[in-house]
Order: sequence, then structure tokens, then C-alpha cells
Amino acid sequence: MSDLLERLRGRGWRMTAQRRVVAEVLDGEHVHLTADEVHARAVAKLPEISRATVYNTLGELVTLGEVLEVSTDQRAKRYDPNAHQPHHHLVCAQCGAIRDVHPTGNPLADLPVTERFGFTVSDVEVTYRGVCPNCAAA
Amino acid sequence: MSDLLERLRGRGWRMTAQRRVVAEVLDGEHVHLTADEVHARAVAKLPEISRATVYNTLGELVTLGEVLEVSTDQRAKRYDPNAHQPHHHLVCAQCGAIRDVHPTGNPLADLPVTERFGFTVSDVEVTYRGVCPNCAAA
DNA sequence: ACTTGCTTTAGACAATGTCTATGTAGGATC
DNA sequence: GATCCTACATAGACATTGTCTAAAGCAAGT
Repeated sequence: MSDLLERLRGRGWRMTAQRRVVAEVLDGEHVHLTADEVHARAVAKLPEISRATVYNTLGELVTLGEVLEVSTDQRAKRYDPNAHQPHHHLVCAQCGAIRDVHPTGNPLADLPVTERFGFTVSDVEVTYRGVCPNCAAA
Repeated sequence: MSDLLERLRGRGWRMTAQRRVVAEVLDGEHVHLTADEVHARAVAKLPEISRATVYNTLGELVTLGEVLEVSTDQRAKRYDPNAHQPHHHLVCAQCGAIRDVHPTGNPLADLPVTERFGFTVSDVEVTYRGVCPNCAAA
């Protein structure tokens, strides 16, 4: 994904070693990392990167729409680099593992006007919960 | 809702002034309070109640299934006393206001087996996001 | 009323995230 | 390539939310 780096540069981003590293970490694995996990992996590549910079950079990526913020549990937010394809999440209630899923149907259409209370509804998040095969086996 | 207090007593709960107050706060208004908000209202009725007790009691009510924990934003969890009627939530992206809603359809049925990755799926949460009438007017 | 042990309390601690003041370096310009 | 301006990074204090611990308190059965 030099794609990503190019897009960011095109939006006037000043390209720094720190930002490059954060982008690489998110690209390197298609997973759902917490900010601290991103920081840990970034430090492995660039030891002097600070926590604040990771937080700032993640926040900017979210604002730019390049990364999604996911709150599947009440703990740390997770960052999902799969921002350009709409999807929902399936979470293991025991180990916290997350999978991207693509349900059929359109939940937005399932909310009648009488259930909107005057809100302008623009988005819907669906989180499925269950037990993953690993945890079920244990 | 002496109902609630009776149910709790029936389950072996030792009835204390603190627990009674927390239950009253949750019953008094059909809203979605944070733990701190519950604490503030509890203190108004029983000044010496501690933060830890409120957290403990809320946790017990959740375990007993009498109250639901809702995480609509990345901030504090909210507690929903409407635990006996399945529902989802509609959240204002600006002010955080929450409404209980009842969409049609069954999202659980919308997740094909091929999208379950071996998980045993037991539950689904749907969170609609939008702008409430108050914020839209402002 | 006594006793038992569940419950409460205050405050330390932990996890996650934000802010500030200062120093650094990207990249436009020459 | 050297200089400068300004956006960016840094360390660490601070804030918010929640958990844990040890000691004191009190509900309820006897």
C-alpha cells in the first residue's frame, strides 16, 4: 500500500518516518489492533516513536477515512484498515478475536420511520457475538 | 419497581440501603446513565455511598440480567434498565442521546453460515447512528 | 441480641487516552 | 544543496473510567 502513502501525500500530509511506520503496521497485517499494539509494533521498526504520535496518527487516519475505529468491547478501541469496503464484525466473547463479516440484508432499511424519532439516521453498526472455534475447543 | 427488589431478594441478595438506592436510580428514569451519573444520583439520596459500591452493584445487576450494559461510544459504559425487552439503540453522533429502537427483520438470520467462520453466534447488537432533532435544529 | 460472613468504604492502582511546552525535521524556495 | 517556516514529534503530566484491597460495618438467620 504505497497506495495509502500516495493518497495521504496527495491530501497534503507531510510524510514523516513515524507516519510511514504507523501506516506500514496497519498495512502489514489485516487485523484489528489496539492503539497500544500499533505502538508496540511501530516501536519495533522505529524505537524512538512516541505513544502520542501513534495516537495522533491513528486519529488522523480515522478522520481521513483511511482507517476505521472499532469498539467491540469496552476496552481499547481497535483500528481496522479495511475502511474501503463496508462490513460488520463478529467477535468472540471469550478471547476477543474479531472477523470482518458481510451479512445479507440492509439493516438501515429495517428501521421504520416511526422508530427514528426525528433522527437523521446515517449509519448502522452490527456486531455479532459468539464463541470462536478455538475457544469452543478449549 | 419493588418487582426488581423482590426478584433480587429472591435470588439471595442481601438488601442494603446502597443497593436499594442504585436500583431506585435506575428505575426512576428510563434512560441510559453512565456509572458516574448513577453514582451522582445515588449520592443525592444517600450521601455516603461510595463509587466502588455503585460499580459493584451495577456489575451485579448486569450479571443477574436485570440491567444491560451498553457501549454506544468509546467513553463510559451506560446502563439500560430495559433488560427484559429485546431492543437496539439509536445514538446521536453529536450529543450522544440514546433511544431504544425496535427494527424489523432478524439480523442473526442475515449472517450466512459461510460468514460465521465456525463461530457459534449467539447474539447481535445493532447501533444506528445519526443526528437527533435537537442537534439538527442547532 | 449474637454471630457470621457478605457488603461497604476510602483510596491506591490500572488501563486508556488527551494535552502542553518544547524541540525537530519535512519540503518549498532560492 | 542550504535556509527557513511551520507542521510534526516528543516526554511526561494529566484526565477519565474502571478495578482491587484491607479494614470496618451491618443484614439476616439463629
